Amino acid sequence: MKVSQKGLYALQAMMMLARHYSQGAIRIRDIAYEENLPEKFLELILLELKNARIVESVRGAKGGYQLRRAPSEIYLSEIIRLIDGPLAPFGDAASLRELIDRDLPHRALYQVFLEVRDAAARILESTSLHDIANASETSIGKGKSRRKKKEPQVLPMVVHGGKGSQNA
Amino acid sequence: MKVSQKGLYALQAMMMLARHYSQGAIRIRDIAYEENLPEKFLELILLELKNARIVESVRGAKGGYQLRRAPSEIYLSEIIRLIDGPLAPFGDAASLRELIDRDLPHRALYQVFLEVRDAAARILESTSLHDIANASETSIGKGKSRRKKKEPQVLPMVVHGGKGSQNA
DNA sequence: ATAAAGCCTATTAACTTACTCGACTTTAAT
DNA sequence: ATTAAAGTCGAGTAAGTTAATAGGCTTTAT
Repeated sequence: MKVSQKGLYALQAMMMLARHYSQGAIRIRDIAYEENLPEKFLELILLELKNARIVESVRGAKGGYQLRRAPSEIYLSEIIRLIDGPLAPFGDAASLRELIDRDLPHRALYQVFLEVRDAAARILESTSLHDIANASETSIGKGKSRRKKKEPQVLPMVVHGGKGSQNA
Repeated sequence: MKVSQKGLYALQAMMMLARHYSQGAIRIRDIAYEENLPEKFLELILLELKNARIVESVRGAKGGYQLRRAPSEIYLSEIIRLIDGPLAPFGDAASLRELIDRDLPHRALYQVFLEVRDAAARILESTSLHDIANASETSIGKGKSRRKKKEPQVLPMVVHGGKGSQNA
């Protein structure tokens, strides 16, 4: 799996939108400026993210982009898969499983590839924008806990961003 | 991290040489034939592997290629790093650590990248050609045990590579 | 000598990457 | 209704990478 420059831009833009979540639509220009990204290129990236229904746009004057879901509900895996393709180091999970079944001489190699992809998927499918959007946060990936999936939003009220309290 | 077609060819060729280990030098043509690889392209790949001292060549008539170390001493990480570069999904481990230190707004993202690279490294640095060379072997990555590092080559004789024996 | 090998440099077509350009459409504000 | 501020979208492009191929050179067993 490879994250391209474009993929990095996408992740940065999404982190920015996560930081400004519930501040309404943010202009491309402002995202580009704050994250130091090439504006026209970013435009294409946001379009892709919009078509994938991860962000939404507001057109016309006072328009811009915003996340369609809470930052805690958007996983890095989604963004990376969209922009850079499958997480496997070669092919994708499905084709690897095929090869494991059909290409007997090399099945052990493909199994290793699948293990690597599973390891990456475990990390990227359990890390959300919320987890990484504010650097000051609870250390991340250092000490102890970490790794949860959803935290079924116990609050009955809106609060719109039931962040995600990990701290067993 | 991405394994290219070239990288896959390299791994296949190395698996083939592992299967024929201690049968002396094998001609490029025979490797290409047995593994169904483009011969001239394979030649380039083997040259790189030779310059990296993973294989050695015997020139002239009756020449060919052979592994320079036992298959159990050659890890997939070496081959992949040589042909396809660092295991990290973006940049390499060193530059990621730099970014984690210096790019505060994005450090959590780079930390995730580093986690992914560490996970890949754990797998690829502990899987040797011996582990995958013979498909019929002890299942690999399925059931239970797996993951060992060296198997200290019980023979008291040379063993040629006194690297560093860990085996608590 | 000669044939069988690997060595090595160059070339290439196709593709990918990281962009930019500019015309078009939608919408808020006047 | 006009205008200016936005996103939309199709094209284009320079540079780089990938997956090869070609062919002459060198080494070595016989």
